[in-house]
Amino acid sequence: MATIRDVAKRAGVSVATVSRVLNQNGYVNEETERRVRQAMKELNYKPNEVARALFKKTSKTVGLIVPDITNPFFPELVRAVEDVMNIYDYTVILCNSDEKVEKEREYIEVLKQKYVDGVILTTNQLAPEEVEEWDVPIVVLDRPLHERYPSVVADNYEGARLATRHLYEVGCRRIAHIQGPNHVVNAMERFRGYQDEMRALGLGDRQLVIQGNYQLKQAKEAVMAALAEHDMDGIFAGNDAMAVGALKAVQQCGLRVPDDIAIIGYDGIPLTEMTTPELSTVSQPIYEMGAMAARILIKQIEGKPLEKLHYQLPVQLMVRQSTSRRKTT
Amino acid sequence: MATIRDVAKRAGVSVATVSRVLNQNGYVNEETERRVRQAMKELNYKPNEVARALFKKTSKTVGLIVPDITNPFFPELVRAVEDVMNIYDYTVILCNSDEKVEKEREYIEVLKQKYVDGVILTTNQLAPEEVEEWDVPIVVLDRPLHERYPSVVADNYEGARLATRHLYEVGCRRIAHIQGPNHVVNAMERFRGYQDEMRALGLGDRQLVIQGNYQLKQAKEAVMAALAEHDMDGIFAGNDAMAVGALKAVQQCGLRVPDDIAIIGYDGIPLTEMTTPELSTVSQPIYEMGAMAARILIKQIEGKPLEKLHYQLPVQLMVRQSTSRRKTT
DNA sequence: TGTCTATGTGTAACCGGTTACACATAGTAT
DNA sequence: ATACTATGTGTAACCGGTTACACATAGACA
Repeated sequence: MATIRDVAKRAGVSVATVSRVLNQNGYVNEETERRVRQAMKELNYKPNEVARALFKKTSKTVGLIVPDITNPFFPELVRAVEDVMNIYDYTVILCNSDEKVEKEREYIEVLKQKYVDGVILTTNQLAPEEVEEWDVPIVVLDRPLHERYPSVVADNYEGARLATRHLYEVGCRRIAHIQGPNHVVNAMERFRGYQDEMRALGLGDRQLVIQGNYQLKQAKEAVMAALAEHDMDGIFAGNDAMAVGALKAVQQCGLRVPDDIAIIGYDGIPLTEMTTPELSTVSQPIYEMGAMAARILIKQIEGKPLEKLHYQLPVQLMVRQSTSRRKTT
Repeated sequence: MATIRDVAKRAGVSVATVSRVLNQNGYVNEETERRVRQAMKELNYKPNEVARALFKKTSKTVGLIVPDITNPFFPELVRAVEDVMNIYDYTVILCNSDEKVEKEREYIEVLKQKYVDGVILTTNQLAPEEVEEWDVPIVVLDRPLHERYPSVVADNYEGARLATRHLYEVGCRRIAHIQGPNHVVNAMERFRGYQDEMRALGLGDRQLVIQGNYQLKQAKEAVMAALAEHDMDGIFAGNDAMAVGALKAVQQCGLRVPDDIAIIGYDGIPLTEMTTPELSTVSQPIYEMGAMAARILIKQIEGKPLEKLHYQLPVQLMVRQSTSRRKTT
């Protein structure tokens, strides 16, 4: 690979001049610039980003820490981040934390050593104090961390109320909620939305909460068990995977969806359109969330002011077959 | 951040000595080493990977180019690569190429400028000649590129024969194949497997090929159209997404799966266990493929010899509800 | 006693860029 | 004519590591 000195020699100028041409700063004579560009082309010169990073303390690279890319919620998010970063000539280092603080810390350490310009973080685990001393710009995605850090989340509370009300409106009166893990903030917000809406609908004392962990299998079993003991005609699952679990459980018990039990999920991952019946869900603007987080991070990196620190995006009720039945109200 | 010079000063030694301690090479007195380590701890010193990369021309970073992380085949693959790389202290830059040569080329260029130590490539588009001059170690994943480059693929041909034979064995005689895109090598191999097996079964003249593009929607429509014109009792889809499309089309036409038409997919993505009925499929060892590609890349980077250049992993027939019917043979 | 080798440490060049500073020239305002 | 400014270019230090080389010391061996 040719270096800047090779180019300088060939063009008969100093490295400083080549650097000026490269970075479009300082004064360079038109004719000189022409010669330099010619030399670059002839040598197929590409500046060494590592050398540049060393001096500038910036690497045109960002870190993206997600719990697990294998979780169907994240690929679209990751894709969005990558797309936006790509436009601005940033490169994305992907990290899977499995929600473990330890791994998160390690990754942050490595990312700092590699001079990443910023980090997008999806976590529940990290205590805000820990983040205090990282001098890298951070944007928190999907799950809020602390006031101080810019965040992009969807409106979990409203979404949950929307879903619960929707079940009510298609005639459900005994509406169960499959709750996500306790340590996950968005799961708790959705749970709160369910509770408040149930009360608002005058069904406060008919609440039925099934404990889930955001996984299909566990949800399926929990719903099987719940079906044996309780009467229900609607299920609001804390995420789509659990909604599929519920769907399977209900069908396996010989009940029909939506006629006997209506089901609605949460997230709006592609999977919801692939089941039979197709799943109603509360759709989060996943791509938009990722893209926005990326744009905010870039603004931070470039030192531009943010209009807002916390962005909450609206969610959308997607009515599909799993809740489409004659209203019995 | 403390630098190596800070550490040297604090420990009362030269930077060379600190570097020796850091890299465990050269002679260092035990007592000196103790002092240096002490100083490192006190200053919370972490070596700057960028400076190191500049001198060593290696960055403990690899590039991973996939067509689209949003395609459900890839998250698990990516996860596997990341897991293995993490063990060996490498970091992964994720790139989505959308199968476009242009994007692939750009990414490779950027990756080289960032001194990545190697690249794992999933592509059909790139001509082997283009790769010729890249001096970075490359491993080709899922789709073979050229003899010269190490590759990890699953046995598409055998898998396709397996799937076709399985449909035959559960009683199907008019077996259709939904073919993947023409430019994708593995789609062609699966197609070939279907053809050969059909002939071997004495059904050579009963072949029915439906053109798909690996997408659910398009496959669904193509199958709808095909159902109107042709008689069939089994469908072997070139991938799982198209199998779901077929499933939907068949159900929408009022036919039963598997009783009227049995369906089998290909890939073994998690989705296949989420449909009703659950989809039979030919399962590729996706995680293992990713992990193996990662291990091979590391061997290459470290200059260790490879036992083999081309690895072909076996696939596994997963019989589920969508092909479970009484045999009519 | 002289030579050789193993051990231990420091100096400074190097990786490939960026940029502060010095210096030169030409044009312009006074 | 003088001073000042805008333009144009080069030298060398710097970013934070690594390592070739020089040098010093001590013990072993002839």
